[in-house]
Amino acid sequence: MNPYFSFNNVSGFTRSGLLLTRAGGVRTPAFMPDGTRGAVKSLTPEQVQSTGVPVVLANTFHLHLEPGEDTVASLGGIHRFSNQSLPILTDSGGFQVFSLAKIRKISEEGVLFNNPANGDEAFLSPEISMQIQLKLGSDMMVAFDDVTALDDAGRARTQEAFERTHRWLARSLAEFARLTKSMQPDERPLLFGVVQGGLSKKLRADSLKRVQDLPVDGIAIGGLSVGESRKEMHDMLDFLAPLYEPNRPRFLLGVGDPRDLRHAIERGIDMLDCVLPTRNARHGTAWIKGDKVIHLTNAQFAKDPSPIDPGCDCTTCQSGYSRGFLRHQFKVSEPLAGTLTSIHNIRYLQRICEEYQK
RNA sequence: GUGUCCGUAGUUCAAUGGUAGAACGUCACCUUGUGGAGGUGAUCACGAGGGUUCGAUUCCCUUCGGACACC
Repeated sequence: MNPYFSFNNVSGFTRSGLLLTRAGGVRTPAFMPDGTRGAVKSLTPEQVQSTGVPVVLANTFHLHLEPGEDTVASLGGIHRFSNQSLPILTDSGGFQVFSLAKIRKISEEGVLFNNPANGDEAFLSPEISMQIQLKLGSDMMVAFDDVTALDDAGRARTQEAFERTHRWLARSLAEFARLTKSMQPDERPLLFGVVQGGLSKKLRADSLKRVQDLPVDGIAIGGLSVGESRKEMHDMLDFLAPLYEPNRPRFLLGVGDPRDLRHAIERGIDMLDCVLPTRNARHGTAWIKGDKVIHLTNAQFAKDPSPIDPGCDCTTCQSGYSRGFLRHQFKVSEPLAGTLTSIHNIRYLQRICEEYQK
């Protein structure tokens, strides 16, 4: 039994559950939009909530660099700071160090890198990441991992990153325990450990076992959707599906294409986050019925009076915004276009999740 | 009315006696633990007519259009 997570088996590996966090319950499967800097780009908290998503992400890396966790804490913590009452999950910063920053040096202690905004030297480690996330006021935290790309250079480092991720997980867990030891069970945040191992089934199975052997609250699958093919990612999800122990939620990091979302949920994944619905929205691409994509900037929509997706119940489609209007707003670079399309895309993924909730 | 200069892509500009490039725009595509970022590909032009020449966007003439100066 897990006091924080209960679930029903739906069919095959698919399951539908309820995760209890100190900020409220989370129905799963759950898609969680990324609110990197404390806000889902271009959306108010109310607009985010209108999509029905149960959790919003925030980012350790970004909030640490600007405005800093002390500032967030002094403004009442992440919920009050961002005016968001939904449960908030913070990423560890591990992925951003790898994807955004110029890494100066990866050592056993941590990662030395340059702040991409101003070049300042900065340093993150498992302990520091835990401290930042707790200080931000996160409801669900992620252990600081060592991520590699799945291009040729990255694959050469898979084994090393795998080893280090587990050593860092032990340190994350120890620091987390130290920081939360005086908290009651219902007032402490939850901690997810990260599985790595690239595209090696042997390493993945080993990594999963090591993470599951530790008293983490949830299992995060990292290091996918980082440059490998769709088939490679799906094969790995297929491989992992029968290997999870049942009682903890499984969080697939960084996946948000509708096809991948379905594939993952049908392989036992409970939670996912991704920038795709919002980033794509800001660039004019929207999902419509059948997991198809339309480019709202296309000339063919200039005089199209229909909503993005006639069958959609999102506030954008229901309010009567036409494809023609949205195309115009995109062409003249009005942020409103990205806002309205983000609401639609997030709702699209949420509806997929709801299909599986029993 | 006279003189000078100028007409090249949708726009602003290049280059050249051997059929023309850029930027921006336009059109299409890519984006998976967010850089409101970035990238890829494509489309589009020598104002019109005549002459010289093997060959003219380039030189000459006419014409149309524009700018400036003079009157």
